[in-house]
Amino acid sequence: MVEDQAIEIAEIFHLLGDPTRLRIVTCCLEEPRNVGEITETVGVSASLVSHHLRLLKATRLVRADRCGKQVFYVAADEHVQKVLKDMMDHVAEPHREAP
Amino acid sequence: MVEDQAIEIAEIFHLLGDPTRLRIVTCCLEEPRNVGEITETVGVSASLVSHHLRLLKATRLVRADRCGKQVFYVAADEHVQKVLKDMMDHVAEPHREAP
DNA sequence: CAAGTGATTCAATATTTGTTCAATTGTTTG
DNA sequence: CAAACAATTGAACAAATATTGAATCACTTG
Repeated sequence: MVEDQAIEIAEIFHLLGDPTRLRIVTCCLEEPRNVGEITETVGVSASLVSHHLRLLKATRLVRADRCGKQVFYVAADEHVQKVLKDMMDHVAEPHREAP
Repeated sequence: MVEDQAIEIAEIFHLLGDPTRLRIVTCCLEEPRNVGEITETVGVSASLVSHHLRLLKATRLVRADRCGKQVFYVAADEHVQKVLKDMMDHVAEPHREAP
């Protein structure tokens, strides 16, 4: 892996590495959700959600679509879903103890 | 996804979300590497490598094996490899422009 | 056992980052 | 156009974090 790749990939991991942000992403993983819905589901202020969404959008982890007064966000592509699934598998894996 | 899961998964993402740490992990992804090799490959101080390895080990992303004076580290399981691969696919994906 | 190597730990620092609250922008509708 | 609602932005702050350099620990071997 080259240097630039590492930085770019680390940047994405870093974004998913915050619980609030991760919950925001998973919230709009299946279908587009507006900020109000996300706010309610995740349980934090709209301001905070907006801050995080800006970062997520800048790294193309989510895409935004305005629809009247509301803005709908959705996870960018299926890679994000796969990454999350793999990670859940990893967490589910029983831990090997030291001999 | 439940709250606890989100926190645990975010914790792992967070670890992979630092360029130095990500390079350390990828360095010992295929085969065990001792700290000297990692230090040289990644290009940072042994102290810093050690600090990061401690975190990676604590979250079971890598495992340690002492062999004489040296300590060898290797990525914990194949999930880590899959996660990294998916993420590289995501990065490789051509970006969809706004219409 | 003393010296030398590899790795870890400790303390300290500079930077990053998540969060909050107030103010502002964009959009619909009375 | 003004009021109401949805979302974004900016400034400011506390907490977390990456990095450094020196000191220490673990192990081998002369």
